[in-house]
Amino acid sequence: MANSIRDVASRAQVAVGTVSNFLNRPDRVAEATRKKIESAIADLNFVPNASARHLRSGSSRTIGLLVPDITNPFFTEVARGAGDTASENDYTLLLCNSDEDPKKEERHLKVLIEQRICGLLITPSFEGLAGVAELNRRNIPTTFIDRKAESLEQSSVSMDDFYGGKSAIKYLASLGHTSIAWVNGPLSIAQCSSREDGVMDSAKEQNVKINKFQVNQMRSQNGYEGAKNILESSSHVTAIFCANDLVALGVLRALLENGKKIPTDYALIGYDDIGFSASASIPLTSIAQPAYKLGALAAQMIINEVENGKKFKHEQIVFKPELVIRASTQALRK
Amino acid sequence: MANSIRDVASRAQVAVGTVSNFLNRPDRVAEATRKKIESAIADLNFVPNASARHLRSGSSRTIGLLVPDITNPFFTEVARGAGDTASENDYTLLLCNSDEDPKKEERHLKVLIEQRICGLLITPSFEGLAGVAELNRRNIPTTFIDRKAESLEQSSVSMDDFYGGKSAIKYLASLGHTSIAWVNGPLSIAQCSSREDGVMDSAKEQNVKINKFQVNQMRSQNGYEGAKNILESSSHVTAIFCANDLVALGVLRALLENGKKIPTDYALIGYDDIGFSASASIPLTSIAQPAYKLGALAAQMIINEVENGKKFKHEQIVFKPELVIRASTQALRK
DNA sequence: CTGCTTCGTTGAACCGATTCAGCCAACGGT
DNA sequence: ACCGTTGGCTGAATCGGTTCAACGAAGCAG
Repeated sequence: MANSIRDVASRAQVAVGTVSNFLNRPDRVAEATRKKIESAIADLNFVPNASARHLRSGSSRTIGLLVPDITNPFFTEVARGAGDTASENDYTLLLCNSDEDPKKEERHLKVLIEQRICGLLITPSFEGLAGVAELNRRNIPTTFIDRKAESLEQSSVSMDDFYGGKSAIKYLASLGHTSIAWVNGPLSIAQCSSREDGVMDSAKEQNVKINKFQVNQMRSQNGYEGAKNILESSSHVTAIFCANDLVALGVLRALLENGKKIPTDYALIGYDDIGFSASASIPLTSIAQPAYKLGALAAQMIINEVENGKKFKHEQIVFKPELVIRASTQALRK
Repeated sequence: MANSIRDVASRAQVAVGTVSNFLNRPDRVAEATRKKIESAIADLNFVPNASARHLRSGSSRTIGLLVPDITNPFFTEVARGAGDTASENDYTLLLCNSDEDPKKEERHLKVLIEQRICGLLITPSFEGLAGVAELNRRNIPTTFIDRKAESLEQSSVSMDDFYGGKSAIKYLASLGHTSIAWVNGPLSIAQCSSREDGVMDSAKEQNVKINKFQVNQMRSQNGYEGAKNILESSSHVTAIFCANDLVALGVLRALLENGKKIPTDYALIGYDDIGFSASASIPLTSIAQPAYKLGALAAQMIINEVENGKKFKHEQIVFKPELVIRASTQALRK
């Protein structure tokens, strides 16, 4: 049933080495031989065994992608981008979801090492992950996604979160808002803390007052629950900026349930510009991040690194996010 | 750098076979030997090579999961479920996204065969996929997810779509609605056609009038565009039932933009009960499908089949979906 | 003391590819 | 006619595990 290269060779009356050449360097095989092998492969229904190939050649043509929350549309877009470019270059993408759980993350990294992945794409959710250090020790190229690498020896494709935080506040200030709620996730997440820095920096410039709120996870439910704090808070804000769209959607729902009108009672801005934001009942103004592009570019970079070895130059690419204005924001009416 | 089992063996002063036993059947190794090997592994930072293991043993402990749209939260939940149970049983899940494109689907299947996956989970989006027949010919166990297997020789974990379609209409009828719009996807998708059968069956029973509308893809944008047809349609409906939540969310947005009130002007029901439905600005009544459970169970079944071989009995499990009532529906006011 | 298990261990053969030194025409230049 | 080069092909060695027949030692019954 399971045919090997040797079966093909004997049926085509050639040596195994020739079949291997046919598979990997067809130009080195003469036309006549090529045809013989082709028909033998078709007859036997032969498909090469990736394990055997990897074992001998050393390189696995498998790229690992480790994301913290496969449920978040931002990451599914990243995965689509990475998956598509991987496929185009004949690599296999191994997608792992850690559910923001360090234990799962470590376990997945172990599996990825067992698979001898040739490169890893990761959005690290925690500082100093033991597993990532392990990858480095093993010289497995690693590229950060949505998080800038500290070391120049490592590639990353990330977003300018400081700029993103800043531009949201700047925009709200330009609409006349002077008292703004900022709903952030854990500061231990690099993105969150950078965005907050941008928020505070811009607030100073624009002379705007910021009320900080915090959620433990960046999910819709957390935003929904967190909104109560904003409503009950004594200080009156006229605009709300959330650290991602999921949280913003949760906040939106809570506000509407409490009879508030968006954007008149509150202007609302999210972050990421996931698909659901555009088609939310009140389309959400958001700071757009090109998730698909992030994934695709990261995959391309790691493939280059894998294929060019030492010659490869590490890059830290940083995109600027873009404000997308929709119905959830408008100028403040005095 | 890359240590092999032989390095471990020589450092621990034992035979390679013993190390292999330690790795796979630790109970057969004496306590003292075990300790020696453990410390040798730690010293050398040894991680076994999955390719080599699979090559010799034949079985790969890798399960393929092929979904039509990774962007749809329903499938990310399925993937989470399947991934978690795979991990728990020390299997690796290889997640592939076909983007509803038959070419990508075939390509992924080829890669999965190269990887010598031990089993496949798939939500087939097209009839008579050549690749699936190929899998069968190679005796690779295949389990359908969200789609009932025709053959008793094959397992599947699916939902009773007829029942789901029926219960939505029954519920709307009980609220007093007698003229209902039914927004369906392509009938070539098995789920869509079964749901439609249920809808029409119930309509007859309840003496309700159904207006059929159709979208080409089951995405939010399609629902948004399709809603215009409903609004412009001459016949006046008081309720709208959509073939999935994404479409329903698109419809919802279009209705609100046109100044319609939900649920007073229109009652709205979706299908799948994805997370975003609960936290939509007007929480959506929906036909809930236990996506995580579907994925988890399917993974468990295929693992059983892989491990028990011939003894395994194929099952076609069918769950009944459940109506979840939220704010988007209410009794018709005369 | 002998024979029979059981337990723990050994190491060569093997899985199915790739690699590479080596071989044999065929061809072209002198 | 001779030699060097090139293109095409060969097949044994190899990658890093698992498998399994075989073996020695210990335990136990008679």
